[in-house]
Amino acid sequence: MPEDRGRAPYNPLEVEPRRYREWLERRYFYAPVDPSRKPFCIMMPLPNITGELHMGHALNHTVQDLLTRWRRMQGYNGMWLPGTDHASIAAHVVMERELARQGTTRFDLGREKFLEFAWQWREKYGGLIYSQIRRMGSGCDWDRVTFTMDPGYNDAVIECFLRLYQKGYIYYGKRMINWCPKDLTSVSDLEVDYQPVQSFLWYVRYRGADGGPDVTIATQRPETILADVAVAVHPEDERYRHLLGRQVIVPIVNRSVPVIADPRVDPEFGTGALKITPGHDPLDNEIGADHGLPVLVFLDPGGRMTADTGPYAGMDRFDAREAVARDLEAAGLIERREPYRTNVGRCDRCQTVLEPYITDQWFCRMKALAQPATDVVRQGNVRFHPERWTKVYLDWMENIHDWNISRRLWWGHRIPVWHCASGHMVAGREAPARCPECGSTDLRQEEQILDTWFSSAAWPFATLGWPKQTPDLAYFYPTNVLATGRDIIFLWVARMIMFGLEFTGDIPFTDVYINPTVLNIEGKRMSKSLGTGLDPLDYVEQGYGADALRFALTLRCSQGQQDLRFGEKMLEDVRHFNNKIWNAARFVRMHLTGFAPDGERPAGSLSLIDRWIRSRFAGLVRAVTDALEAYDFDKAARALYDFIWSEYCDWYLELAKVDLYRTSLDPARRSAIQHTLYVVLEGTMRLLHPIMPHITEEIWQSLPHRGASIVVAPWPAADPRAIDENAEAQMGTIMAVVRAIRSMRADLGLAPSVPIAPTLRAQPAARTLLEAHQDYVVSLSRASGLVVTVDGTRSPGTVGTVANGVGVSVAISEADRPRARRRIETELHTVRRALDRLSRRLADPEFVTKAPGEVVEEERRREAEMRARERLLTGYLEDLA
RNA sequence: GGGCGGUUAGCUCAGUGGAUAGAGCGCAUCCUUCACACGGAUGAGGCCGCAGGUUCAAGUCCUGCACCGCCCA
Repeated sequence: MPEDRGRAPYNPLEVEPRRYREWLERRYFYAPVDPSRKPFCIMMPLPNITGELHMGHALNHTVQDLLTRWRRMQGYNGMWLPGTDHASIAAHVVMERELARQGTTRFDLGREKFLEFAWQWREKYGGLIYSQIRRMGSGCDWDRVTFTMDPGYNDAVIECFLRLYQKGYIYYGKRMINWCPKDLTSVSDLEVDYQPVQSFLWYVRYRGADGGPDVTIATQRPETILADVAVAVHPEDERYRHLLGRQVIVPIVNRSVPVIADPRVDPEFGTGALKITPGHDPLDNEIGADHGLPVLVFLDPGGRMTADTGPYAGMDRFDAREAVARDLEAAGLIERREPYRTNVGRCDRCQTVLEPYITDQWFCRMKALAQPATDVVRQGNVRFHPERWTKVYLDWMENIHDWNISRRLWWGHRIPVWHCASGHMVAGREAPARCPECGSTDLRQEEQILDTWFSSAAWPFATLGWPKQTPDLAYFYPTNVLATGRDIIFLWVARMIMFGLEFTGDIPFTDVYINPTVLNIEGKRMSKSLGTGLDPLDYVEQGYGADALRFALTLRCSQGQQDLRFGEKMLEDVRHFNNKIWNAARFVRMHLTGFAPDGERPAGSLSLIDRWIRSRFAGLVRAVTDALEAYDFDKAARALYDFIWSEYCDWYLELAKVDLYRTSLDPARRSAIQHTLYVVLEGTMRLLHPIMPHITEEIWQSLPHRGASIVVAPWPAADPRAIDENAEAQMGTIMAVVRAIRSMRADLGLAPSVPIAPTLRAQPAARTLLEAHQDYVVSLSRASGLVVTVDGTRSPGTVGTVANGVGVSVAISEADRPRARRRIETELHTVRRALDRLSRRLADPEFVTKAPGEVVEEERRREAEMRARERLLTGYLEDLA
């Protein structure tokens, strides 16, 4: 139980780990199949096994956790499945770096030893991210934690491959792909990171063969000249018509090659003549294939010049570029060199410049898979939030390319295909004894593994036991929400939908929530390599706590923006907020002695202030629930912040004190206040719990409660009967009057020690209200007394203002009169300006006839109100004369 | 080249076509009284990026432009 004496601020570092441990011990996050309850399931977009939690995860996990916790409180069987991805390339990068430090390579070790090393490495470091996830308060179902290379999951991935293979969707052959000369593997189009670089365009002259005309080409890569097999021009390019059918001499290698015509040549680029290098450029490769040209290759897989390149043999490709350019220059074949800005594709894992390269590769045909996955989104069976991402998804799906699914790495799912010596292939779970086609027993398994994204595409169902028809699969699938970042729409979301439909016949999830990208406060992307990455756990352990980080992120998690700028200041704000809540709870506890809640209803009858805050609370329940339904997490957080601070603390607690500190308080009245203090705070803690689980649990446990934990407490029901518009209007008047008195006091420089006894002039209904509640007004405005009188009376020597139609005036000294006059005149000026605008609008026949009746009515009402205000203010001004 | 998002107070951001455009932080003035100084009260501070248009009415809808950022080719 928290200590109610002393001034210690709320300490999340003590509370959070203790509460989280307790939740785990009580297994609140374990969700067994339970047909009596509807499931609510989220599959965590699996973080990288090599990774550490970054600010993007903190936001993404906060969203998933708050959704799961909220739905669980609503009565759903909430299940949030955690796990990690083996991340072939990223893991290779890290592990091979480690091997290099030990002075060895994976090739020295060999496949088997390397995999042993990899599993050990995974044992050692693979758990770090899980403890980080737990520290954030994430209520994952840890009994279901999955790793993509677990045996069961592995079986599912292999099953996916085999089914696609049998359907003929998978093909194998020499293809040009994006090759990383450092990681020695292909990477898919989506893993290419294009960056602008300042480079050069070399204009190189190719001499005509047999004394024919020369031609000048422009190239960014002079070294590729070594593998040129043609020069191509646009068929309608008049400049080069005379060259068609002739031969030109490729410099340095002195090879005679044809000049061909192809419509894919851009006549605007360079000279309009394009050298064709089918072995090293995707477009050239296509053109070459169509023209039946040979494919020459001058690079080895490591990006070095091959042995047959003469003086360049063994050179790195970039050194070779310089060398070739120098030699061309020496031969007098460079016409000019101009600066050129271009985009270079780099490996998004190691930042090495990628090379278009031809190797044996496995591809998956996408057209047939994409069609149903496009339909389910277009038909609204899978919905994106914010909705605008639908178009991004559909555009990509409609222009989908076949997917290069093989990687020349070892850490991952090895392709289950065996090649026989005669070149036949057989796919299966086990190594076949002999080739079914030729009977050969000389079989070797394919060396390559599957793209990591291939395995994660099966995540939503492979985690539930597929291909076995398990109870988990039947119960939780299709899942409900996939929450992720926009950079992953194609890599994951699209492929999960395609795989889900292909393998289970059903969508993997009904809703896709795309959270904003977390940027630093300057609006820059966070990156570890640039040193701009922020570690969420640093902030948590610095004393802000996980709750504060979660709330700060949620408060800015809006669907309107695609980025979220994070700064430490935000955490300070939330720390103050938490301290506020903490102290409000302490206050409530102090006044709850001798109180035992007895059902929904208080023992005594509710007074105005109780009805008011209960009505406001009913509105809050509605607002928070609606916001969560709509994925407007910022609105939910903001509604809670404003209610707790600006309504419950600033007003209700202060008003309640007026009653609680009365010398003689009717026990029934005390009980009604206690009940209100309690139910509103307790209910608010439940509403806040999904965003800030720890502090709300700590407070909830310190109050009277039913049930073992707020984690499994019911979500507050919106009670329409509690909405009390009358109470809200009446409190609006009281609050406006209090503010008016405070404002006058401050404006006129009347110190709190100067006693004032304001006079309120009001119409009968407001007069009755203010008379009945004058104690509240006196106390909250720090007045010494109050006179409530009828509208229309005069009191010379006072300064006044108007609040909700009530005239509020205070007697002032002779010396303060000029200042007081100025104050009234300023207010009168704004009133008259508003009045002017209103009467002009109401005099406009266009407005009166065309605007909706209620709008015109409202403007009339305002005009009347302004007139009354003007009259009162004029009266005050005359009283001062 | 195509698409998307943003541009509102010094900063970070809210703002269903209809009041005098809001919040938090920051700033100024005042207040240590009994939940909280990680607090309370009161203020100052805005050509709502620019230019057109639609409308009785535009921060909000349409068109164009500028700048910042992201994605695709």
